[in-house]
Amino acid sequence: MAKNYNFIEKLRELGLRPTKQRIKMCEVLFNREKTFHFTINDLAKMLTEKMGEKISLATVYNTVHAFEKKGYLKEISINSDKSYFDTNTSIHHHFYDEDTHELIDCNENDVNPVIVKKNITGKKINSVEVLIKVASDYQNQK
Amino acid sequence: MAKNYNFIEKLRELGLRPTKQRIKMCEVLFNREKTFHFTINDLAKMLTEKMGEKISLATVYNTVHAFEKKGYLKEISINSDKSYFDTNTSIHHHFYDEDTHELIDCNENDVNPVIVKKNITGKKINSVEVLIKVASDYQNQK
DNA sequence: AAACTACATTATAATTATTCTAAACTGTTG
DNA sequence: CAACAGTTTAGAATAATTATAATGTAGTTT
Repeated sequence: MAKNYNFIEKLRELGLRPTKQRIKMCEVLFNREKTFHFTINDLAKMLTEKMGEKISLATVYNTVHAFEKKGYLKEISINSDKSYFDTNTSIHHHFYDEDTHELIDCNENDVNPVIVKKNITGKKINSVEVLIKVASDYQNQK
Repeated sequence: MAKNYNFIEKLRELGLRPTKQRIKMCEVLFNREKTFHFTINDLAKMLTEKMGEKISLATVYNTVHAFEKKGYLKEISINSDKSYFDTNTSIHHHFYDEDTHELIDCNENDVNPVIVKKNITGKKINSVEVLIKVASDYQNQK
């Protein structure tokens, strides 16, 4: 979504009613320079703060999934008890800090392009994602 | 773990008492030619069948995590409501079939080696995993 | 082999993330 | 502004996983 305040228009274009919850979510998610990684809980907390009133968790789930379906958010494959989402929907890879449970984008040039030479017959490749798990040097045991 | 029936010895070497539940788990998991992908539930079901008596879910969780800590199982990074494990603990990548929710190993040569050129400072790379999500050609929308 | 001890297993309760439900609410259209 | 369809909401329901506390068992000591 664009770097402006016309989220009402944007939402309409997506066929989503511009409710105040959704507009606030757009502001929090898409009014940024850098890409943003979050869990539903992170986001719900931020929203409740920024709005000064509580937003229902169910709404956050609904809206995040709506944005995902429309292609404005991407879910990231990590094996965690929670789901992580990313405002950067382009193809890119991630570092996952096992100490802090933080996600960090790989820069384009940090990882050479991944070449898949052979695919499963009859299937189409939807995505190719690299996850690089890192941790402090002096904490070797998981 | 090796392709033999000496799981009692193996377990002792790991510092794990060879209980009948653990021995059965070894037989189910490690008496295979091909690598094996599973969720806790899959495994619990198989075990209950093979043993003719019920095995507690808690035991399956405990033991799977014990094996993982010892390096005989690997958890695979997929964002799913369940955790997937793999008896192949070497570095290798996966296809994930979004239709069937099945995991399939990549062969060594199916994917070119992933080169990480720049890492986060102060951190050590623990793993680099590629996940290739595939689906039927005629079912494009997730 | 009886007794002891530390670790394992178990059923069940607790916890956590996520989805469902049904009622109340609110954009939108006419 | 009335009516409708889509939204939000609190709370219930579900599902995966972890914690608990009692009972059981492997391994060691006697």
